[in-house]
Amino acid sequence: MAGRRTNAGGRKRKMRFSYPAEQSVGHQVRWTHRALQRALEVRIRPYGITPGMWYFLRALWEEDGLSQRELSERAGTAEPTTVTALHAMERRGLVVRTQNKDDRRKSNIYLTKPARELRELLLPQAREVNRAATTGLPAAEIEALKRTLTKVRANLATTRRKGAR
Amino acid sequence: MAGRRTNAGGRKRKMRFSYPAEQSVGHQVRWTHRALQRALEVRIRPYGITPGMWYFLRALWEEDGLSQRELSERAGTAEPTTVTALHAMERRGLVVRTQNKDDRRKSNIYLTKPARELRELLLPQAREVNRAATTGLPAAEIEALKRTLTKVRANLATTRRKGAR
DNA sequence: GCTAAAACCTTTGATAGCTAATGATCGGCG
DNA sequence: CGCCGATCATTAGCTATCAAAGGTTTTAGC
Repeated sequence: MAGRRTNAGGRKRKMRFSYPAEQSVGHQVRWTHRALQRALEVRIRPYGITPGMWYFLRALWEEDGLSQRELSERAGTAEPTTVTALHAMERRGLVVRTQNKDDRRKSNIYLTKPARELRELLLPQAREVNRAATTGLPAAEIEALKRTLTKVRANLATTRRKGAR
Repeated sequence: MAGRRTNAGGRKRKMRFSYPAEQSVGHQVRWTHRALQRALEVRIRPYGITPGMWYFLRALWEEDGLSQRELSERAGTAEPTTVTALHAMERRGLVVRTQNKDDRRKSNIYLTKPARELRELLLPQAREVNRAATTGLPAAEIEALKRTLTKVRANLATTRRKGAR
């Protein structure tokens, strides 16, 4: 596959001789993220769940009735993203949104019964993705991976607070 | 921060007692990816480059005159993504698209002079992101991280080929 | 040499995500 | 009370991404 001459008639200019940073941590993380995302997607799609809904479902399975702000924090998304995801979930009958009686700025999001029942079907899918991803890796290596990734995030969080730009 | 009662008037149902998988490899990789993506974005934005253009610039700095198919492979994006990204880059005067004389199905993408000159400004930004991300990590730990991520990707690629469904 | 398959690019239509600006409500303080 | 700043949600407008389907050109097989 792909091996043929693909550029006859177009002059190429080879500027350097190797990929200097296809080996960078950034690239590694990016590609791994895509692979994981895709693996999750194919497993939840048969249940009519999109990746965009997944993290909100996770949060609500954990604690039902959260506000949109709280959901944004737990899912790690910006608030407009949360708004549109929740609308989609409402249309699909996964959640109901109720206005908070004590503070009418807030809404509380509750799972419907079918959405609660999806938990037992979907959490195993997530576990399966992680199992597949870590097959053949000793537990120590997985722990080391998580520890290192945590350090990387901490590094980026502090440079961000200091003088990025 | 964030510690106040935020749900007065909305009944919450605590369904389980802990985050069973906020510790999963999937979550770790997802959040790290976001942090890296964001760090890169703030550094290239001042030059008028969006993250969507970045990987194509990288590929073309490496080898100019690639076809769109080749660019898709190197950037790791689907072809429609490549089409729209290149149109945006053309509008910004970063690339010109020429029809291949020997094979009229193909187009070859060439960087403009300003885009070539951006290389010396932007590559240091990418290096800086990686440097920031790995500050304080011994080289052996970084190598281990990359090795493990590579294994994870390999795992996912094979389960994909087999019976994902 | 003709036709069918493959290769390449594009369009269409959908999801996901962000920043910035707007709207609505609440709370504190004078 | 009454206003003003903070808080919560939404809208507007943009970038990024993909799968599926379509159009054109080339290649391969007979």
